[in-house]
Amino acid sequence: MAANSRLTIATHALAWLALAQRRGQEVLTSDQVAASVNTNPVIIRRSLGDLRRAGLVTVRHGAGAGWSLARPPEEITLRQVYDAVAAEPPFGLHHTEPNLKCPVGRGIRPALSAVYVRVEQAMQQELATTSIADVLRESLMR
Amino acid sequence: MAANSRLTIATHALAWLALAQRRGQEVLTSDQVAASVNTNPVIIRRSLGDLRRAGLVTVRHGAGAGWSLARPPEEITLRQVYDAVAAEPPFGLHHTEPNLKCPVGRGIRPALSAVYVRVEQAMQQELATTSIADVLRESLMR
DNA sequence: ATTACTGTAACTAGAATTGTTACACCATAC
DNA sequence: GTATGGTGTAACAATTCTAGTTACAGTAAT
Repeated sequence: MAANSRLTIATHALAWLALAQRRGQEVLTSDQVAASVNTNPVIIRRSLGDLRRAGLVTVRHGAGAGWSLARPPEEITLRQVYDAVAAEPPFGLHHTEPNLKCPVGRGIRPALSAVYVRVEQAMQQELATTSIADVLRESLMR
Repeated sequence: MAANSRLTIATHALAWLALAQRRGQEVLTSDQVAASVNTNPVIIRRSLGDLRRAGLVTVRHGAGAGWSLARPPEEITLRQVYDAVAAEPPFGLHHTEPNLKCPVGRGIRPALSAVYVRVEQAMQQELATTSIADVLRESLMR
């Protein structure tokens, strides 16, 4: 059960909120979102909690509580969602420190770190080209 | 122990092979590579095995055995290494099938798949811009 | 006050990665 | 041919991550 579906879950929740909003339902409970994603409401609350901390959704407490988008779906990009859910970066360095007596072992970590930073930036740039509105539109097309 | 260091380990091994080759040592054993990476020789044999299957290194068996680069380090890119070690893709879809009665649940998987394909392509394009020779040069600079 | 839902802790289950031991197999050199 | 040194791989332990689940205190509308 170890594939990273956090970005998927969060994006699904946001798209569903966007559609509900368009249909005039201004808030959804975690139960209602969980029914579409087909998972446990706690998973949704955790995910929406990340998005709330990033300012992408708002929550209402008390009776009649629930979640809404904090801004129009056109202005929420998957890059913002990616940053909000803070999944692990795709590549990690050595678990144990390499042999510093070896010239490669000494210099490879900063060298690879620089590469990995560029790779993550490339990912983020690509994610920035797609909005929740785009995802919703593509989803409804199928 | 769950961060993905496969690309790091493989790249380190290749850079070390490249340097050894430059110094006139045409083959290295998995023990010698493991001494620089500071890990178990079996990890290195597994990693170099992946690279061998991808045609990036060659192996010699029997007495005097060991590993060599199959081509010049300038012609081995990190994209080839990434493809060879076949780590998990950065994003996964839902673990459980979404609710197909929901319009979002019905269409979101193909919509997100298309996004994730583009993201992985962006990653691969960026990885293709760096060769083992580049990594070795950067490492020796530090 | 009641009510309905959020926020979060605590725990289980499953999977992936790394590390480790062990050993069969192989090709080279003598 | 035989000894030798290293590969290839299976099997297993330890660690860590994700997802899922239950439970319950906190909170704000009505």
